[in-house]
Amino acid sequence: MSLFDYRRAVRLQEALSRRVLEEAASFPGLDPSRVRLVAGVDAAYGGGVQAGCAVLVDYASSTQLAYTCHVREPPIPYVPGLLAFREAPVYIKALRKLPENPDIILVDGHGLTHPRALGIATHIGLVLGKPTIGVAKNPLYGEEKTVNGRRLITAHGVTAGEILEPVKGVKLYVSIGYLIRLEDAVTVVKHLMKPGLKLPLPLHLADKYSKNTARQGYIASKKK
DNA sequence: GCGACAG
DNA sequence: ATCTTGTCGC
Repeated sequence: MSLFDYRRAVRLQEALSRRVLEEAASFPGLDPSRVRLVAGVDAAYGGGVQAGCAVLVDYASSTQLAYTCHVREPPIPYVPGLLAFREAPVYIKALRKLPENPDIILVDGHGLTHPRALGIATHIGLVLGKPTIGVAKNPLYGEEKTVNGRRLITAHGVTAGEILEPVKGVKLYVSIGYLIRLEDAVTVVKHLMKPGLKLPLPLHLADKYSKNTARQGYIASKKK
């Protein structure tokens, strides 16, 4: 990606974040009994290709209903802060192949806990106009503060994230993506976390499927 | 100038 | 994220 495109992408994020941060104060509360389908998206790489997968899970029973993958060449290299421009397109392609539309989407990465409040979870939420939650394995941006035993992350004047511990010694950074409140995002993620799994079920499965799919591409490109 | 930097 | 075998252990 050229320097010019980099600056253009950053300016786009800055422009969109103004709107998102205004809306954030009035993101709607969630009625857990109305949540039926949750999707998780993740990507893996191999043999020069990018494999993005989406997994559809029934929220109440935590059971897998379907999964889809889309394989393509990575559009741009990885640039910290601009992950969405590398991975959002393949996620959206995979999500459109699902047999049903999810009520909420879990994204592997950050949402508002991003330098310009426009992490990949927020980006995807804006594009699809749906509630999204960021779930990352590493911190990116924001100030951590412990309140009543909860490790909260403040970013851009918003309590935007919380650190969970799915497994002893492992941290998970949950953040507001779009159209959802932090309390609800945390409730949803906790509900989908299972004993022994480092990631909530939809992301655990998406990670597995994307790695398997990417490995096929790697093997294919290798045996020549 | 130096270090940091989701996946 | 990926490059990478076997090996230790429940």
